[in-house]
Amino acid sequence: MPNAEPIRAIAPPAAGGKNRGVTADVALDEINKQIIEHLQRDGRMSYATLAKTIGLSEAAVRQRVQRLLDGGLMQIVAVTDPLTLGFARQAMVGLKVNGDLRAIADEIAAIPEVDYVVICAGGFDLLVELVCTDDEHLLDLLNEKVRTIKGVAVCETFMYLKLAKQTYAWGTR
Amino acid sequence: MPNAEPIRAIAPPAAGGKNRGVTADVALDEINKQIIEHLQRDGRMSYATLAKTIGLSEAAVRQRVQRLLDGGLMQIVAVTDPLTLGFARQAMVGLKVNGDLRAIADEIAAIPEVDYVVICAGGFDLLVELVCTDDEHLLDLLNEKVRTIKGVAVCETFMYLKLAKQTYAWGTR
DNA sequence: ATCAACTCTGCGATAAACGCAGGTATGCCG
DNA sequence: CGGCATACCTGCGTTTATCGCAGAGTTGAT
Repeated sequence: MPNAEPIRAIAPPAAGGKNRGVTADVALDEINKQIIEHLQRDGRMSYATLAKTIGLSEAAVRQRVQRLLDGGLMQIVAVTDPLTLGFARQAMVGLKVNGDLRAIADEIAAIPEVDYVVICAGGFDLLVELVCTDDEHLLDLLNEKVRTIKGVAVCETFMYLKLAKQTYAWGTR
Repeated sequence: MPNAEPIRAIAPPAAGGKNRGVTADVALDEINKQIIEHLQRDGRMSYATLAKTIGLSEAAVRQRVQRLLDGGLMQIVAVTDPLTLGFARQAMVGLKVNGDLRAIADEIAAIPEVDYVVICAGGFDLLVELVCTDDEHLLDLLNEKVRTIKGVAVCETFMYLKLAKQTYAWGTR
């Protein structure tokens, strides 16, 4: 099992059957969008000030935020840049694969050093971001964990040199 | 100016001269690493419990967190998946460019719809993540804002189909 | 030895979070 | 239509955390 849940809304379609009370079924109304938008800028904003700016009681806002978090629709975390912190060798890996895309994506997602996996259309089927301690570690990972996965046909690595921008406040549209 | 600062540690090398008190010069000792590690899992953890688990006074932890935030070494934000939220058409764009990599990266970083820019080695010089409302928006962006930038030679787009993993708790190594 | 800079602790005043009881609106069904 | 369940909100008293500051301990330079 991966050490962190992917963010997903509503219940996953593949989960089949009734999805009452199983996982997230949180409505994304205007108020929740406003909450998310504010917390995208400051994740530690107090429920009280959040309530004031939105125009709701503190308890209501608290309940909504809790629901968004519990439902896995949003998570509030500290983000850093491992590269400039001097802790990691990062790389994006583009993969072309044969077989079940979802299954392979899940298999790769289970690797702890992988922090980002996206299934996409275009020259690559999968884009995978790796966070390693050094080049040796990266080499190990590619050689032992990634390229050995059944169905992986092409594996192209883009080593990170510098992170130029990283934002999470894209709003809610 | 971009609407969000990139995360960077210490003062940027290009800033030249004395960097006393200008921007971040926060030491990344073991205590700060512990703080970051905890906040990577729960960004709203109280200073009090943080202090208890680390073994420092509440005030000291508060001061350190504030410093990490002010120095831009860490930010605490709500993260969501725009794709499963149904709000956005996301894509990664690989660019090959001629000329000053840093300058072009900054120019692209200034586009609001761009949430991630990384300078890298390999088949692409730049990897850029775009968050759009729909295909029309994406097309507009590529056509008017990205491909028009001087020095952009190749522009390959990977449209996101599904986000399979997204983690920020890679620890501090 | 002295001083400045830095980081920690301790603590009182203030503010926020928590939990719960109760109100209101909506929708379902006999 | 009344009765009832559900979902969401408000108000408020209690508990807990945050804030700001004064002072102590360390380190390093002069």
